[in-house]
Amino acid sequence: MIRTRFAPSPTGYVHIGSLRTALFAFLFARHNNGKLVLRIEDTDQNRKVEGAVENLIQVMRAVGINFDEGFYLKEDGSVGERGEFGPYLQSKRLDIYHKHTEQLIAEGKAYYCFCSEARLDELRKEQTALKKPPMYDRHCRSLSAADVKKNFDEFSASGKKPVVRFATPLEGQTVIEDLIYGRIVYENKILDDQVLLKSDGFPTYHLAVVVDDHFMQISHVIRGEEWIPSTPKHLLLYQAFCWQPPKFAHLPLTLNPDKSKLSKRQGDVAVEDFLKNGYLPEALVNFVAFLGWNPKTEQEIFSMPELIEQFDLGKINKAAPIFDTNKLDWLNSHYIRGLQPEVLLAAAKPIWSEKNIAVENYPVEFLNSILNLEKERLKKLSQLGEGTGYYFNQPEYENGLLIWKKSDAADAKAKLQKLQEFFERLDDKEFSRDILETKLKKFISENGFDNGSVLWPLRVALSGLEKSPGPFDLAAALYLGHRRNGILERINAAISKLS
RNA sequence: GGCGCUAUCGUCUAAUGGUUAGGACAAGUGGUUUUCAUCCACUAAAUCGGGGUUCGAUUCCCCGUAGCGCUACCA
Repeated sequence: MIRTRFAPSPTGYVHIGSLRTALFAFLFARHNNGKLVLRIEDTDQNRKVEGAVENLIQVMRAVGINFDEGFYLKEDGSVGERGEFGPYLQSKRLDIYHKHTEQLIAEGKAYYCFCSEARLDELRKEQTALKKPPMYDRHCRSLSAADVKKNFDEFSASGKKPVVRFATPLEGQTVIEDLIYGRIVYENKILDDQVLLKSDGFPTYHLAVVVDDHFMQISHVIRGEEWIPSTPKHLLLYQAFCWQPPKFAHLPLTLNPDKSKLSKRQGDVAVEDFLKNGYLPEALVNFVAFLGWNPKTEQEIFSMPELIEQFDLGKINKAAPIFDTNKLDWLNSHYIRGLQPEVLLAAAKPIWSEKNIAVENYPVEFLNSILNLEKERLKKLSQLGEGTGYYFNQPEYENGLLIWKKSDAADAKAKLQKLQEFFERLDDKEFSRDILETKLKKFISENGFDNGSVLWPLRVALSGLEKSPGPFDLAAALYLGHRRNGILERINAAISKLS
């Protein structure tokens, strides 16, 4: 049975890098008909953020990542917990960690360390000054039973608690067989005597991750590359407990455009911000999946089911990709074009309302036809808020804009007057895009006009903009919202602007 | 400083012990077009450096360089 997990710290927003780790774990689990567990690693009490778990699950769900076990979102929107290996919150598993450190201590595989922070700092300073690797000097590793007791008494007198350190083997090697990076060998002698249990009674990541992955029966650990150097410590812990370790797959990190580790400092990395700014979940997932993974074919567009179908850990490459949103924009506009009208409309309504457009006063066909025109031109949904106002309100005309470059004001005015007659004579049934185009073109050629000298002023009269959809599209759309009069009013206003 | 990982167009990447080193995004040019967008065509753009192995290396090996990660009672 394949069981993997996503195990974030509840530190607030969801980082793009976390999304990628979660996505790869999710794809791996689904591809193999395995289970994906969501465990929360809140062993650092200083970094906890209220509501982070709820936010995390919501964001994950929005992009289509669901968890089989651990935390999930209930019908009523609150956070629930399910699964037979809980609790899935590390701060609720303290007794398990304590029990296991005690076992290690009893077996001589871990020991109490009474060294003060000041002593440790001093030690590190000395070592750095001598250009030696900063490492605990194992001062407490060989304390006699009597010394341990004496220290304990002193500590309890002042209300302090010792930490517990792992007694790392002094020789030999530890070998990682990574599913992505291959074989990596570490000399045990360079490994520090890692703290397992902190003085506040909480475990460190190293202890908690090993104990939890074991008891939650995790078969594959998929996590970021930054964990490679601690993996030998984890492997040694599995050994100390006489447990079978899971398989490891370390993912290359995602980088900023300047090649530093992807961070909040350099622009958006919060998934919720991308969502809020009009990026579609499908685009985000497609894009993030391609950061380090590639199907080895020329297919670029992938739906979640296709990703699940084709995902393969072996196709992840080892070099760290740069998070560059150029291609994300392209993917996003691709997915926007494919959006179902109802979905697009539902997304557009709040954006328009925010711009004080009374959406409910207009027929749905009108709104849909606007969206149908605009969706071809969007990189992000949020752009709907900018530059669609003219569909609803009479535009203002900038000086000279109504005049085609190869023409003059008098000509523009004359053409608009002719157009006025044209629209007055037009049958109501003829206000559809294709008929309008045929009729207008016929009108132009019968009068011996230039296309531009008629169509440019018309388009500007309808939109008030230098750049917009074409006049046939615009007239057909405006008819749905403002009828013939609306179109005539705009042409009239344009004529008076030219007078 | 120590340990580790990585290295193909600007970016995401493909490929191979022998290829004109392929695709996509972005860029540029041209075409379509009333404008913008779309669309179409085209152009420019890469194997980090040095050794070795080999008939032949971008591919395998070593060294160097660079970047990144780790080096906490953070995760």
